[in-house]
Amino acid sequence: MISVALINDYEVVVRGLASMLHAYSDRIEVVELDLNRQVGNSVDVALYDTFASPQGDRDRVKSLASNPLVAKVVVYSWNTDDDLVHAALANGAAGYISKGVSARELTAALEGIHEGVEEIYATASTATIVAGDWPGRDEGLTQREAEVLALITQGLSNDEVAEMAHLSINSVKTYIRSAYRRIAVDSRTKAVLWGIEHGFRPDHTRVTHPEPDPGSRA
Amino acid sequence: MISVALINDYEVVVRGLASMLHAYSDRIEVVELDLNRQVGNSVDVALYDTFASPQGDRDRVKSLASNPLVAKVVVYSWNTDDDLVHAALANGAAGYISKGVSARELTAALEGIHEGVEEIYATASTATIVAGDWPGRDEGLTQREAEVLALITQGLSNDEVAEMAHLSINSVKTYIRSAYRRIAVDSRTKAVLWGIEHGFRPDHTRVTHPEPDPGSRA
DNA sequence: GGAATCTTCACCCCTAGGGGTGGAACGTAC
DNA sequence: GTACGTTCCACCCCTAGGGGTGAAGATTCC
Repeated sequence: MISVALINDYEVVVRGLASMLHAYSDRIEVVELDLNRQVGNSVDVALYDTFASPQGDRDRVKSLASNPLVAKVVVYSWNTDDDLVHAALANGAAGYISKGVSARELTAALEGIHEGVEEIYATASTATIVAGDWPGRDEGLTQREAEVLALITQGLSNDEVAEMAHLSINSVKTYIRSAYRRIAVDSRTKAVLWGIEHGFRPDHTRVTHPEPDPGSRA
Repeated sequence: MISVALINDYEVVVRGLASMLHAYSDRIEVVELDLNRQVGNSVDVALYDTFASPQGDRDRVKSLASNPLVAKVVVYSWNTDDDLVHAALANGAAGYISKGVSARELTAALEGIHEGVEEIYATASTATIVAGDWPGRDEGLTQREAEVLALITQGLSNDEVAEMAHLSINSVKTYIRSAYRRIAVDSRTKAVLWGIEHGFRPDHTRVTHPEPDPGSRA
């Protein structure tokens, strides 16, 4: 039985992961981790889901890896580029798991990593199991559509989204187009307003680029 | 002593008006009016502030005029075009007052209208008294900048803002430019996010154009 | 096997939006 | 009288964003 803390800014993502792992609750105990205070119960693994976060977020991985309450950090992401994996490991992650794996494989991988066997599960499959959860899922958004929408709801331009998600600008535009069609909006502003009303607000606003005005939170 | 209900979707605007009229509290009693329920105390005058609302909003004026709790409806606006004034009166308003008037004149006008003397106070002055309040005032936004920002925070395009505020597209762009400079943002999305965090959320989302998806609120 | 779906990307076209410049009228403060 | 701020508008320029089309690979379902 290992304890796992789920790390992501979107509550629904965390909830989706938790429910995914619930089937293996005899092997995985999902626990809370207070990142703002360095007190409390330690966890065996901090599972960091990169949804709508900078891929290869070295600061986040580093921060988690150096948190005394966290024994091991595992990155959970769609992006399995070698450089991203290596960067995460270089920054202290003990493992890197593709979102393409099943819940059973995820559980096994977490156990393996916990036991000190560094493993990287990077399957090439893209739509193996529709598990987990993400904002807008109930409204029919695919994971990628949701992620791109979440990033524009953070205020990012298409170029910034492309960079952050490691996608081509053309892919970003494609996802924007399809996402807008699904939620029946025709402008970015309306999409952002929709997002805010539908769980696309991160719990913690991460500063991924310099704030021009230190006095305001945007 | 007449009772006046202040009508606007932005709490800070209502609060600003209330404080403006406070100086005349021996003549004006500001009261609450529950528009969703047709029960409660009636008011002598419903003072409808058009900030970030469609100018000449016939439906709103009509609705207020037909509310059995409201004796008289008065429109309070920067726009004093003849056609707007006539439209408001045709829709049941008993008066139309320019925002350019002083609090004293406003009070006198409300009393005159209440007593059955239909009056339209439309002064040409544009910056007589900096009274009242509006979202973003503390952050240095002028009234017009705030109004335009409020409208884009409702999801309107520049063309729609121009139409709603009875301004030229060029004026709208000018206000957008200056507003962005003041709040230190460089994109619409960031401006909208800023607006949401700074009181630019209307209490009641008014449907000013058809919703494409009846199942969602955007 | 074919259709549907998701992910990813390319390319074309056009305008909505944002940056700039300038100007006029009015009111207020020094 | 001058300077400044607010409101309002014009015009120039350019690209960010959004609409379209097409294609390929993988997986699942009928």
